Formats: sequence, structure tokens, C-alpha cells
Amino acid sequence: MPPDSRTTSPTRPMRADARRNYDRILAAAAEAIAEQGAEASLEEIARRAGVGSATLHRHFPSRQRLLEAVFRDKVEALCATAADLAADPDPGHALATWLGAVARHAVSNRGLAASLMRGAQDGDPTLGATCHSMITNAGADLLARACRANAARPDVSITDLLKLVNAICLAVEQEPDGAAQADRLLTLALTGVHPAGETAGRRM
Amino acid sequence: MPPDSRTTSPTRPMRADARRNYDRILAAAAEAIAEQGAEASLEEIARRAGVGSATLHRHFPSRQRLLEAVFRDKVEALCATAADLAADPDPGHALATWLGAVARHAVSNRGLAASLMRGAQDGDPTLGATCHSMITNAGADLLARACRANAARPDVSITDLLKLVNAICLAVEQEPDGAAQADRLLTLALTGVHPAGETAGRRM
DNA sequence: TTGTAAAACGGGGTGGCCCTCCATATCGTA
DNA sequence: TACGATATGGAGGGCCACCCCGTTTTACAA
Repeated sequence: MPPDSRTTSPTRPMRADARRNYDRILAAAAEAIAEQGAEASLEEIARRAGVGSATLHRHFPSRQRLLEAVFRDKVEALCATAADLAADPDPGHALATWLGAVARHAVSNRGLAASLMRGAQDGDPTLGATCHSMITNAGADLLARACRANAARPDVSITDLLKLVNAICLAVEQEPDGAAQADRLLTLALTGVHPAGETAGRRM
Repeated sequence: MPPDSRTTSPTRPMRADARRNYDRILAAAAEAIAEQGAEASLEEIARRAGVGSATLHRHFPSRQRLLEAVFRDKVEALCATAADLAADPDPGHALATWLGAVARHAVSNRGLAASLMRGAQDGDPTLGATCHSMITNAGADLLARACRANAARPDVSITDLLKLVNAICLAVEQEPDGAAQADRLLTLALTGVHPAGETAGRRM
């Protein structure tokens, strides 16, 4: 929800200078995070944006809020992908494809995985439209279809599935060949370690 | 490799006061890390140990070194478990059991997972006996047996398997019910998302 | 026992970080 | 244009990692 001077929402529109600074901070943050990951220094982001650190903290009261703003469009793209895949004739394939897309985004956007995992947990029950809930809602439908088509076990939750994907991405995101590793590990996790032919679903 | 005044190694034995401080720091670190996780303040650890921060930095040039020293005995226990399980008549079960044990340790010792994952990567090619290599060597044997018994796919590496386990632990270690989640996710990853009966090993 | 060089120590400094206060500057509008 | 509401950012506080270097402690030999 980037503050929007065009909306007719009850909140008064932002002043022009405020909006300009907001956008500059967002751009600087995207740049810094791409280079250094989600732990990039907030002070440096403010410096890059050419604003004081107080201004950054006023617009984004927590790091999490900043991350969510930075990644919002990526998350929306992922949700759109999910909507497209909902029409796929093979629900199992659709689910796997989507999880792969999530992983690809998470690996190539350092910090995204961490953002997706933390759903406004830090006693921050303000906005309902967090990255976490957006992505969860988007995936729930795909999983439900896959279950109905018997392509996924009924006892698996979308929360667990996404946690798994994000855990993998979080773990490999600082390695040089992160994308390849994430793909390999995701495939491994989705298909299990048993060799083809052995009964799947056995509790090891 | 806790410096040992008893060894006959080429390096001169530690002075008594140095050894005493080393041990105190280690104890304080274990305590602080158990309470606050791997990001515990080094200054506070020094404070608890009753030494100056410079002394801490002299004994442990990096946080990673300190973590490895703290977790060394836990890792050794895990290696011992692996050795025991090598005699298990069901290699598949042995591997799964061991991975579960790794997960349990990692979840209950905050920071262990991160330690296990980073093998002296930070241009720190000093000691070969890092946590990472110890655990990898211990697991390699179990995996090899499981493969031979056709209980694991031949194209899976112990590195990947451990990365998966640690990724899961890393992701859930700050949540209240981390242990339960780790167990659930690990099972999911080992058995795959396909329902029982569907062919395992299919590339989704 | 005592003298000495080597080893170890730790207070204090540097610079970075996050976050907040409040005097000042800027904007939108009447 | 003038004025009140809004936004700004420098300065400062608290915390941290890490290092310098004068001082203390140790081990050992005379």
C-alpha cells in the first residue's frame, strides 16, 4: 500500500515532498538490498536516498515495513502467476511450477524469503495485507486443487510448503550458485529422498 | 580444538591464565547463546566471563570461531550418533533417524544450524576440523549405506541433505513450536509431497 | 628465591548502527 | 501572500564490534 496522493481514502493525501522522499527511499532500499541483502544498513539507505535517517524511520517505522514495500510488486507478480496457474489442467504440475517460481524470486531478491516468512509477527497487527498473507492466500488455492487431483498429500498445508521453500532460499541465498542449489533442493524436498519405485509417503 | 596445555603439539602450550580465560569465555558464551541465540552480544559474553572484550577477540578472532568452539561437543555427539547408527540393519531408517537427531540438536541449540552450514567460507581456510566438515563426514557414510540399500536416491548428496535439514531448522528456530515444525517439515521433505501410492521420484 | 623476557590482559578509543527529539524549512491553501 | 499543518534532518543517546598499546601476569632459569 504505497501511500497514494490520488486515492480518496480517508487519510489525507501525502504532501508532494513527502511522496518524493518516500519514492526515493524505496528506490535506494531496493538498490541496497539487491546488493547487500535484507540486512542492509538503514542509515546507508537514507544516505543513498539523500534524506535524513529520521525521514526514513518516519516513513517506515520498522525494517519489516520497508522490506514489504520494496517487495510488494514482486509478491504481486507471484500472486498473479498463481492465478494464471490455477487454470492449468495439471494441478500437481501447476503447484510445483509455482513453488519453483517463488523460489526463483526469493533467491534472486535477497531478503524476500525472510520477508515472506515473517507474517506481521512482531506485534505489528496493523496491515492485513502483508507479503506473508498475500502469498499464502495465493498458494492455498493451488494446493487445494493439487490435493483434489490427488497430486499432493491432503495433510500438507500451504504454510508448511511455503516455509520449506523459503527455508531453502534463505539458506542458499548468499551462495554464488544459489539459484541452482535452490532448484535442486526444492526438487529433492518435493519428491523425497526415496529412489523411484519405493513407496512414497512412508514415514522414515 | 580447545587449546590444550597437555598436548605435545608444536605450538607452545597455553599459559595458565590464558587457558582459564578461554574456558570462562566458552562457558559464558554457551550460556548467552542458549538464552539469546547466535547473535548474542560478544561484549556481554566478555562481561559475563569477567574478561575484557579484547581478550575475547584475541581468543576467538571471529564470531564463527566462537560458535564452533561452543558447539564442538554437540557436533561430536552427533558424529558419535552417526557412528552408532552405521550398524543399524535398516540403513534408510538409520539415515532418517540421524537427520532427525541433527534437526533436534539444531533447533534446541539456537545458532547451531547456521554454524553447521557455513563451512569456513569466510576466507578462513585455517582449521580443517570445522563443524561443517565434521558433520559432513559423519553423514556421508550413513548416506552411502542408504544408497547401497536402495533406500535413498543415488543422486542425492549428503551436502544437500544436510543443507535441507539446516535450512529447515534455521527457518523455524525462532518460532515457539520450532521443534514440532522442524520435525513436520523434515518428514515432508524426506518423503515428498506426493500422496502415498503415486510414483515417487517423478520430476514435478 | 629472584630477575627477566615473553605472553596475556583490558581500559579506552574509533567508527558503525538504530532510533528519537525538536528547531527549522517547506508545502498547500485561503 | 500569509499562515498553519506537515515534513525534514542534524544532533545525540545507547549499543555494538574491533583494535591499540601501556600494564600486569606468567614461566623459567640463574
